[in-house]
Amino acid sequence: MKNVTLKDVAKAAGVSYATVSRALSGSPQIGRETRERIVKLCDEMGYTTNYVARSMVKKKTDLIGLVVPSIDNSFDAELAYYAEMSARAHGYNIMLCNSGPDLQQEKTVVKLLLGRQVDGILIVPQGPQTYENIRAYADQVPIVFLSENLRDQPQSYVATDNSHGTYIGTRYLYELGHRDILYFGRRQSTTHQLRAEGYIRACRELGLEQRFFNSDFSSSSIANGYQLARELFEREMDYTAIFASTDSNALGIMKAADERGIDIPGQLSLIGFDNIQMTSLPRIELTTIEQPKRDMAVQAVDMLRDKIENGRQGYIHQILLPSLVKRSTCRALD
Amino acid sequence: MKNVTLKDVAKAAGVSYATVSRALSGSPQIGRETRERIVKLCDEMGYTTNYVARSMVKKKTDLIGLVVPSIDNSFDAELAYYAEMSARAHGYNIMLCNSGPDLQQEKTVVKLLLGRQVDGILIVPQGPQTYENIRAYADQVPIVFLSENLRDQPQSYVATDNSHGTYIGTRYLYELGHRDILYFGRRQSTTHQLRAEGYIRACRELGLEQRFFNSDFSSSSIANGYQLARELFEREMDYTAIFASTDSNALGIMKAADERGIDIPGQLSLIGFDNIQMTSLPRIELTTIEQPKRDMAVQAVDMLRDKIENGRQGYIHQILLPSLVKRSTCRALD
DNA sequence: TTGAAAGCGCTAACAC
DNA sequence: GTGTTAGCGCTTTCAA
Repeated sequence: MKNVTLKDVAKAAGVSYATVSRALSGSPQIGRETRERIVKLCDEMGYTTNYVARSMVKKKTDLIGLVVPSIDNSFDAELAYYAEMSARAHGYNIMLCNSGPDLQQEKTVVKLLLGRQVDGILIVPQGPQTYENIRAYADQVPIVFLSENLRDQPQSYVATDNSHGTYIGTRYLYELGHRDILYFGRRQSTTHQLRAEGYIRACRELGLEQRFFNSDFSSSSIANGYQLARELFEREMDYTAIFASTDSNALGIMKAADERGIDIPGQLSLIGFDNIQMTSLPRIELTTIEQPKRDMAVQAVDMLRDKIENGRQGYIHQILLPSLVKRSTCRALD
Repeated sequence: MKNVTLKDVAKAAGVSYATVSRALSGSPQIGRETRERIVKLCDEMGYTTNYVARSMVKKKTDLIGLVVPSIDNSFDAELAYYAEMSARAHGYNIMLCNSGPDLQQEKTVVKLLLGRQVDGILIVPQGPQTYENIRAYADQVPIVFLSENLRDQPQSYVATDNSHGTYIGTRYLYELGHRDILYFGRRQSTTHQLRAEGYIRACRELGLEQRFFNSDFSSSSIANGYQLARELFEREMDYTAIFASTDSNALGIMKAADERGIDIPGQLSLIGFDNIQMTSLPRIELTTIEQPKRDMAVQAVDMLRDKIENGRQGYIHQILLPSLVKRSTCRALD
């Protein structure tokens, strides 16, 4: 298992090991034939550059720390997929950390990543407190926040125009003839406040009454959506459509509606937000608002690279446009 | 952004930097009060150990390379989640790489990980050729294969008892009264051969006729299951149940059946394999065979640690037992 | 108990 | 063009 080092190759080639280093790094300061001979020899001897040694002297690891609440979550996983592919295409590798359920762990992994000397950190916040939680490290390493809208915090982030998403979704429902649209979901984080705002704005423009159903202690899980929807359906149904603030909640609503014998979209139209993979499944076919996950990940990586490689100071708020994905859970009223 | 180093702390403390190192590493060779004073100082100065320097001298990075076909795939993502949590609990970090669609990329990322000096590699193979594909690196670094059954290849791996899975699934269908069970899926990889074998064995014991429907060029995607199922449903339906070799295929079959107006489980019972997250969704509720993903990931990490930390030679084949998850797509025949 | 110093494998500045 | 050499920040002998 002993690794071949530069020295070994140098000895075999009868040159100094600096020469080997030059040959490999494509330095112009070296003879053509020497280079070819050495490159060939390295190949034969199975030499591979030791990145940790290189990182040591270059003071750059070409490592990006990726922090997500839980990679076992299709939204995070999609972002991670594109981020890794894009990072690797630019010579970076990804160090993955789940920030878990509590803020403590989120802080811990960020610290850990710092010790690992990552060149930058890409973080999908756990929630609204994340910014405060890791603020102390923000000036120790380039950081880009991903997916959570931090409004005008002095930090770089890439997010979807959440407000616009609910705005176009609400208008779509209106065009289908709906006049009583219930907004279902929490509003604690900035992201969720913005989603609610888009709905409110559309209602104002359209002259619709605003109706909310939510709990301060709710989470964006299917189970939670289901529980809340069960409560909701106990009451009189004085609306024809529900705008769920997340797809997961929408899925929970769907389950509760099915149990209750409420036909979607026959008696009730339903629209979600995020366009997670599950929504396109047969039998689900949930109409929703797409967050451009690929673009978000790629742009976040680009933004981080810009900070790392060009030392870009200050911050950028990159807001991408969401789009409506029409499927089968919304119907036109006569 | 300048980092505080051991030297800085040493200077501030008026001791040599070896002493600081000792204080931090919990060496017994140091005075109690000196240690306390130094630890406190490190804290105040915001010192964090530089892992790359440490890795350099210790010749150990505490890094595990995790290679998955695509993290944007709930099966891989679940494994990754548990692997990362477990690894971190033992002081390791995860370097994540998607091995993408082709073998070339898989090989590339393994080489890359080697250059990064990872202590070990956990790999979820792309397919049956993976073993050959990366065999050359198997003696350069500890490797554990995850999820794919390599039968008796001389490599360590953790997999589900695939044959047992289809065996119990087939028996379950039999108990429900089904006598004509169609096996739907590919059989190229060892894993898939084993799944087919379990079905065959159950059929023999139970005196059932074996029926197969598959294509050599099939993949385990929903789209592919759907396409194949459309062809299948063109023919006469002389079976009452389908055993799909993967959940994704089962989901595709479900879609094709819905389109064709075939009622599941009314006219046709359906069972899948893997128990991916999607199967538990409302309206889907697919009966399936669970692969114990959490155990698989945790045990794979343990196995890798054993190789890394104890220099365990040879190989182990760890086979975990799958279990039946009864949901709503199988019905009892009268 | 503490300090001095070697060295991990590499890059880059400086000679020649 | 190529060789020599000084570190990068740390751990770990070896001395004291």
